[in-house]
Amino acid sequence: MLSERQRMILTAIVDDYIRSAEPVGSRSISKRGDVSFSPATIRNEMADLEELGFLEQPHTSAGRIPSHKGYRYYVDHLIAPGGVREEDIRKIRAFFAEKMIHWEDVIGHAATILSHLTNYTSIVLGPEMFSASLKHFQLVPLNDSSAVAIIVTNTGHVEHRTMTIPEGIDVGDLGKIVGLLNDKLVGVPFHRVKSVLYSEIARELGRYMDRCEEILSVLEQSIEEQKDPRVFLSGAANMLAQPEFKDVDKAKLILDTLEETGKLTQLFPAGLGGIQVKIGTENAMEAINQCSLITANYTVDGQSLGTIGILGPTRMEYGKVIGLLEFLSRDIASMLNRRLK
Amino acid sequence: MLSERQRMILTAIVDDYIRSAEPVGSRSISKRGDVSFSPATIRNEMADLEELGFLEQPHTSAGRIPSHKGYRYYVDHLIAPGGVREEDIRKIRAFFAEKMIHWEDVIGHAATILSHLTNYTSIVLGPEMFSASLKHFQLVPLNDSSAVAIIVTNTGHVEHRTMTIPEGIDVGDLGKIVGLLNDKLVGVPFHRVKSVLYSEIARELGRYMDRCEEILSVLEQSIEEQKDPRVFLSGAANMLAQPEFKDVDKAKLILDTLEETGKLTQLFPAGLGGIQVKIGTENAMEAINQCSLITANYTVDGQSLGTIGILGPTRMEYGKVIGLLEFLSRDIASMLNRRLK
DNA sequence: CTTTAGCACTCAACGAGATAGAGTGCTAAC
DNA sequence: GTTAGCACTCTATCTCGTTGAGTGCTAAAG
Repeated sequence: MLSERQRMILTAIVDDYIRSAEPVGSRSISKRGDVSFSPATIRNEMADLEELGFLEQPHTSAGRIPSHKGYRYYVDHLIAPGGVREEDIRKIRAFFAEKMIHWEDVIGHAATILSHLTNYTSIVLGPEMFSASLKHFQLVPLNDSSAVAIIVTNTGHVEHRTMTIPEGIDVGDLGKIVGLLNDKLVGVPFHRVKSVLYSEIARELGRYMDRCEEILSVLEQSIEEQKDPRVFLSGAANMLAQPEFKDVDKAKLILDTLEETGKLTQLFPAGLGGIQVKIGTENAMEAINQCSLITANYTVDGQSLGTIGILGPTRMEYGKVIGLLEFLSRDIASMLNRRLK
Repeated sequence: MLSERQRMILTAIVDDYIRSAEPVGSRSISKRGDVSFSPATIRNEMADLEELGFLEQPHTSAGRIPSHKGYRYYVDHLIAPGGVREEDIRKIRAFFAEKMIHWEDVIGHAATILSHLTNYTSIVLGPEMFSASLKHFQLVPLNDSSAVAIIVTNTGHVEHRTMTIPEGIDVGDLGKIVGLLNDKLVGVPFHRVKSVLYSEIARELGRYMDRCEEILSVLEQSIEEQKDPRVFLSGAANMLAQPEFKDVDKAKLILDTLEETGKLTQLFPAGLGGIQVKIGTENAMEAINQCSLITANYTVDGQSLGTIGILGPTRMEYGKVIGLLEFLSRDIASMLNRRLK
């Protein structure tokens, strides 16, 4: 579709614009070593590329900037595979060498290091726990009327909440119920817990059933809650360093959006593996239509657990970020894997 | 020290400046109903107030703005007690009506509602757990080599971490050790756990001791970790709405600082009860020398648990914020109290 | 037919005055 | 003690010419 020369010129323009954030003129491209044509020739090609929709002109007498279509073509066809700098690898290793106590630490650290290395904003979704299974369920009474319910998964994740102990149940009954729940539910994957709860267990509990509802519903809710993955955000303030957001109002729009972490999950394409790049208006939320989001899944045993992502301006260092995400997603996976051994 | 009229004028200037963010002139004050003197008279008083250090002039032909000293005097002597608007109370009640599962939810919700109601940034420190006591300790084995250690406090807080099971200890031994730890430690306040661990328990464990170190140190670390209270931040982007931070670089400085939540604790004055107001350079961190921080402790049974705070520009609605913090700190306290019943 | 030099043209960005207006301090009258 | 009047100061804003980067077109060169 595009001639070799056009591809070279488009690459040069996108690269230059990513570096400088300023419209790129024919002369400055001609002066680069890699495209040895006169400015006039390049101007002609640029006019063609603009007609094809790959470039845009802010105003008549300015240089060109890539359009969304231009970025898309750049990402799909022109980008260099992009390795990770030795130095960055060392920083990552060093950062992850700190001892980490929960998986939350691993994911949180990943978000931090990502934003530091890229100077963009990182958004990381915690592991999808829905495919995990129940390892242990327990009630720890705090006093006469309340207790802490604790759920441990086979992945070492712990979920807990405080509940009120139903009237008319003594400690012995409580123990029996908990014992029964453990007998029946340990090893059962979360997505099946609910049905087991209402078929087998409801029958066994029999006359206790009405008074146990509180307990069962606590268990049910805890599991339900795991559906929404936890969101880790880091480097939101990095947005302010981008010249495109030097206008505070634009910046505020984005930062306000980022603060509602709950809504960020909808930005992430579900179920697709590998690296995903969403450019500008391809993103689901209007507030970040001036941004690009690059995401990568981290997987353990071929099963996708969660997603790490980088949000930056459409004028983003795609090559570098993609390389970094590829590297880090593998690293996180192996780190989480080691913890579950 | 100041005449009644000077106090009135200072109040008017601070109030006006808080509303408008623009230097206040003599004429605009004269036009207000509450100070019925001519602009000339007010100008004379303003000159005096400037000489005394309560006001500043950005340049010769501009109005006056309050100095740090002016704000300080305003906060200490001029401010109205400041109730909470009916509407805000209703919003708070509505917001807290949602069911909240962990204390983290309560505190997190408090941070959110605070930033929404004030349009400033809220910083909330989670309950100080160091004075809590141990309620329950447990190990849940995940597989042959690793287990989850779970610690429950008498306040319903749950702390957990994954650990490696030491070689050469079988399940039975593990059970005995955990049993012993529970016998000896349940009810012991955290700040005494360490000494009990190394006096009584070390003796009892005797020959097991060397192989238990892993377990003991996990317990110790978990308790140690509670020293640093968790930090909840909300509405950081609200800073961008303030005219004093329309310059992106200034804004970035502050937001970068806020992102390092760990360091924020040092902003909070330790141990002082009631409402604290830190104006401008009174704050410990240089990055927020243009900001004021208002904090309030929330207490249960007279014991300070944690702190809620609002960070805004020095030109901040002190009266409103102080009222709100007073109200909300009591509300949080009672809410947490009810949960522990 | 492709490439390039040359040239007139366009348009944002920048800086220099000029102007307006808000606010002051001082003086003299009330 | 208070206030009207007035000259003065200083910023913010506007206009307007200038500058310079970059373009598109044409015609010559390869």
